[in-house]
Amino acid sequence: MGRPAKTDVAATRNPGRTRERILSAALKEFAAKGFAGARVDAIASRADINKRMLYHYFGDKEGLFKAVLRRKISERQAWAEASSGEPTETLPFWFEAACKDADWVRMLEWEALQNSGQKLIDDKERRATVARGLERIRQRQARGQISSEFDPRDVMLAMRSLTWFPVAFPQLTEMIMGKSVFDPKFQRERAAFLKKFAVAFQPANVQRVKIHFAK
Amino acid sequence: MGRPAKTDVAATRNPGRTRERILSAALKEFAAKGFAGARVDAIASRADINKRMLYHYFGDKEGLFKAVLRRKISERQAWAEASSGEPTETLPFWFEAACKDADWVRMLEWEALQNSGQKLIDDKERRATVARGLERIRQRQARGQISSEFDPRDVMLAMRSLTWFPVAFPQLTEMIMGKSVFDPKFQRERAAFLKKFAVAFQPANVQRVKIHFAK
DNA sequence: GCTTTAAGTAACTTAATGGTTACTTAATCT
DNA sequence: AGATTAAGTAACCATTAAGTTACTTAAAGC
Repeated sequence: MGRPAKTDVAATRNPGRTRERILSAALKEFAAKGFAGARVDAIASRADINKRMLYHYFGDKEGLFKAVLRRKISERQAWAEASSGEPTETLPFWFEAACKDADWVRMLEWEALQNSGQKLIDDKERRATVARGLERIRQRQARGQISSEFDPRDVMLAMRSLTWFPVAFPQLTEMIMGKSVFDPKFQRERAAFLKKFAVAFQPANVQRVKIHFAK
Repeated sequence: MGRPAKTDVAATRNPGRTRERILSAALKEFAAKGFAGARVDAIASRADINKRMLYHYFGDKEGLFKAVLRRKISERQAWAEASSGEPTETLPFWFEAACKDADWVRMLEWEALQNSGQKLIDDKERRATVARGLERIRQRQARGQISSEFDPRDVMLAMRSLTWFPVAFPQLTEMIMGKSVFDPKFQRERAAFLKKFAVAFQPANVQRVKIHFAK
């Protein structure tokens, strides 16, 4: 029961590079097809590595999926801190970020659909990031940039909704807007709308000033 | 190559009922697991019909998926017409509708993730429904219920975003709000927020009146 | 330099799963 | 009433795809 096993091994080895190749190929495959739809063989050939290595590094398909998510999460985490200021700035900013990294939105969408109430990957870290985000909103409320009429959590959810929905539902967006989400023209126009609409989050007196300026 | 085929056929036949059972079982399975994740055998046993019937009526798995979507679309279509009036009423209304029919939101979410720019199922009818929705928004703008500052399409997309996002991303919602999307308490509170927030869509003078009343 | 460890390869196995074959029988049509 | 059609059943099959086995060889440790 011996196997042939005469090999044309790649001249040099490079565990780091192999791991990296697998992860980035897996992100593409999972973002495109989801967990159930993704094919391990497709990931392997996309990464141009032997399928066996994938099991070597990540145990199984699910382990790989989790690793991909985890990596993206930590990547985004650092990124998330980089925003502050007026809603008229942050809304377009987050919208553009979602457009640029649609794979990230899609990964969370797959997560949303797959997961039925179990514990999430990196739950703790993610909650901590959310908590820091809420804190920043509170600060902006204190500074008068955001209305104190609203619960910070409501504000965060509303902002996420407005900025991510078009990327999460590109087919509905295209139907409503008549343009692809990835059309630069749509992105510019939507950013402009969000900038205008963002006054909804500001305190009433600031709103009135803005409205008077505008007229 | 004969098969045994001694059968315990159900006493009565009922094509309509069988079709219906398959469709409703398939909706549950597809909404829960998506196209790739759904199992034809699971649908058959859930519907308590022979798997063969599923192929008899719908050709193949994809045909069944399309049939399920199509059915839900026409169901929702009629429903969609039933809304009009102030944004302070429609936003909570649509949010509650999304919560009640999470399967529908999930189906569109699966569609969003699967579909990469190909033609959609029932594309024409859906666009027509969107067009009618936009027309209703224009009417409300004319009546002064919605600000004419905004493009109706921007308004529709923003409203969809605000009302559907929590159902589409329950895990993020739970992280931000600390409550499950399906917790009645969350639903009440969110409806209240949306009602308050809806003034953002109203004309500036109406907003000012509301703000003065509130204070 | 020699041993051990870990990266790498190719072929293989096995369970799951979409779809089919071959048949039976209730309902419908003429 | 007899023929035809369509609903229904059970067993089967082919393929796909996750995961393994059995091996090779480059690099790290001593």
